[in-house]
Amino acid sequence: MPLWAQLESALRARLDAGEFDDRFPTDGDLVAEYQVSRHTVREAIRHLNSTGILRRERGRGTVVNRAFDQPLGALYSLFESIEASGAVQRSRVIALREERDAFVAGQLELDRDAPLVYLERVRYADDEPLALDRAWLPMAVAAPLLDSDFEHTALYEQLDARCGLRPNSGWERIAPVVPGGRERELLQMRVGEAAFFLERLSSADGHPIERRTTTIRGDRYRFVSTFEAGVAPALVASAT
Amino acid sequence: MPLWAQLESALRARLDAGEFDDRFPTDGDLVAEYQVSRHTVREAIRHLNSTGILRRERGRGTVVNRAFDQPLGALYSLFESIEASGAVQRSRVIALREERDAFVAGQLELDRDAPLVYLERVRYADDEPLALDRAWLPMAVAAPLLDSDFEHTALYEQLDARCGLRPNSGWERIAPVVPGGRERELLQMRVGEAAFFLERLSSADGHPIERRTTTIRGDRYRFVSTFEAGVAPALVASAT
DNA sequence: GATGTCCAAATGTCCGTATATTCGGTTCGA
DNA sequence: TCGAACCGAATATACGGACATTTGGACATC
Repeated sequence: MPLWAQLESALRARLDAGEFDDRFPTDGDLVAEYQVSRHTVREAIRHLNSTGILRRERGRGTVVNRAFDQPLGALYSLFESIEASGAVQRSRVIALREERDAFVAGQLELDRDAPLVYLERVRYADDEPLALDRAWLPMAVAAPLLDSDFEHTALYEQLDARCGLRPNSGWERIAPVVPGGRERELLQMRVGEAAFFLERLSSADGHPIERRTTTIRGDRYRFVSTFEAGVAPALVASAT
Repeated sequence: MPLWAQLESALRARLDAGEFDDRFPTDGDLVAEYQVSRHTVREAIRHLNSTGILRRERGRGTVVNRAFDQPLGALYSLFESIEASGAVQRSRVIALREERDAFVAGQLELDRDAPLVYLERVRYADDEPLALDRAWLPMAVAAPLLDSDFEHTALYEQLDARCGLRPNSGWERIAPVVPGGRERELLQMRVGEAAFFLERLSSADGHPIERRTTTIRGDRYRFVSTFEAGVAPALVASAT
């Protein structure tokens, strides 16, 4: 294991323990403490930096990014874009309970009858329904969430605060659907109207911790991607 | 401007000119050529690397990622993923003619009554309809395409060969729809089934040259995005 | 012909040092 | 009291050199 990688995991451990909440050591401090060159320190911090845990500011120092360990991907960008548009976001909790589901358990790499925390919400932007959100998490790690108030706080916020988990990788899949029955009603959509169906499996440190499906009204939101030679295209949600 | 940034843009320019198609210089070569330290070279390459243009392999060297130079975006990745899956692709030309359309002309930054080349195709994968593809291009630059055989060649191929144009930037927008009437029939979809509606405007050197809409069957294809902290999420099409 | 060994090339890792730039606070003068 | 100038701290940029590790090919051996 390279020196910088050892240093990275050492710092990560201390970060997780909350050691540097007020102030992160400077390059020089770490050189002195770990007896390595500044170059090595910077290589370790560069990695911590790229994962979004740290933010370096020239002339000020290195600060810990507690709040902005951002849930990633198109779903996150959707809610972010609504936030940016100035619309007021609100959630209504439809269900928050224990559940068992063989398929979901499989995706979360659990036994098929393992207990799960199930959270179902309708999300509103400016009092208009925007999305129906269903999330399943392993009861083994997410049990504390059963007491949470998800009308006023975000899932990932609670997941971090109560369970100490921060998703940092995963995948999403987007399909077109025509919602029916209860789903269509909750979203106040017209019969035969199309919507996005977004599936997501997010993991923390390689272990899946959340299976989520989100049905998003298609009349108000789009996924946009700009592309340019030499730059990887990025998928971003936008309001129409 | 930092030295490494200058080096980065210099290398980028040479890459765009296609200079390193066969082999990218080694660290040592660049040190010798630009008279900077290896540290600076690596800083520049690190950035080129993070945008996905280059890939370094220990013991082998630095190689160019030409894939990113192709017509980009989700639409391209769709047909590429079908290709990769081994399915046989085929196109049936429904229409290839001159047309006028005020809205499209506006998007292409032309006069509202400017003549356009209009191409409409149904695309098949293994003899099953996959997508309905409509493209508009300015007659002023794309007139030679009216003689092309689009059953057996790709649009961008002809555009390059006959008009000398290669799209290198643009945007795409994805929405869910329920195709009706003729569209549904051509795609052999059931009534009330959902599909993707993909709009695209692509440009060459900043000038829009192609407006395209593609209706993609939703039952067979999905858009997938994997995400990881510190890495830009990439949108990729995949067959179900 | 298959296998093993060695070597050169290329990138990865690591150290030490020096200067530049930026930020925040302090000091000083009008 | 306010603004400008200054200063220390911290990161950014840049150079130099050295050794480690991996890859792929050349070569020899069985």
